[in-house]
Amino acid sequence: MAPPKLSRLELQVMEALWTHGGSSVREVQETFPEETRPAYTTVQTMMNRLEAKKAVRRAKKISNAHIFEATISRNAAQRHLIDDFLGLFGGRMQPVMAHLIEAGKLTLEDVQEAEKLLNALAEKEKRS
Amino acid sequence: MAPPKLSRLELQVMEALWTHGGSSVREVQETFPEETRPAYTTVQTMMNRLEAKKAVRRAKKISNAHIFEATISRNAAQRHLIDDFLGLFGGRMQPVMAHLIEAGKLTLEDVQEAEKLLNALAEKEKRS
DNA sequence: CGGTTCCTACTACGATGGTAGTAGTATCTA
DNA sequence: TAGATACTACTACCATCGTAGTAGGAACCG
Repeated sequence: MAPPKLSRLELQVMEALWTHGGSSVREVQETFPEETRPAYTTVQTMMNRLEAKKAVRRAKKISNAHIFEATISRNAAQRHLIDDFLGLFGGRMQPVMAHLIEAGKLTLEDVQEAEKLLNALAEKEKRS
Repeated sequence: MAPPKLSRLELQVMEALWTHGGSSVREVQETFPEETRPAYTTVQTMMNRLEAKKAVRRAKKISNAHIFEATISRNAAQRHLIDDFLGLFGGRMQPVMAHLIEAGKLTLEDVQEAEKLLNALAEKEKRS
């Protein structure tokens, strides 16, 4: 299946699950910083919606609480997100890169890291 | 003012205005490929909403048709978009770059271009 | 056992976004 | 000038998202 589209808050919930593994609603809620912590039931709603989207499932029950776990990987979700984003730019990375650099969001290390990755990939290509 | 948040379709409308300059609703509508062209009134709605968000304004009238023009720059809008996007990743570019490369969205030229830009920027820093 | 606490299921509601219809008016054209 | 056409203003509707309340049942504590 194509990973479903996840909203901002849904993503944050998933992030908690990816980082901490199977969690209860309460546990996920507590990963939010107090200042911006949504109500318990808000998180609950999110997790229900995520379940409907098949992004999480109820793995087991501890006492009377359900333990949810992610059924899609962080990688898959992020890939989807990025594609989506790129779509907004007609798939052309160049202006995006430029902005990132001007905004200082991209360091020389980032770029060199990227270059290394690209070279490694090119190597693999050649050998196959 | 901070550039307002623009939705996908709103962005596409803005794109038309940025590319073709002041345009009527009809003209904007016709920039969409036929297969995915929204109804005239859909575009009209978008342009009204953009006006409400102060992203466009009615510049003049030709015959009975309003001519709209962008009041925010493509650059400003894109910057906003990118910041938003980065927020989803907690501002960490590294996984984003990795995905882009694996998905082949980023070529060696893109990266080298970026590096050049970075170097140029670093030079300017030093001199100032 | 009985109160307090915790969790679940269900419902609600306003904002935004995509989509478009309708009615009325202005313009053009034969 | 009358019909056809184009454009505007206004309204509508449904999906998604962020946000949360409420009711009711389960569990734990003293």
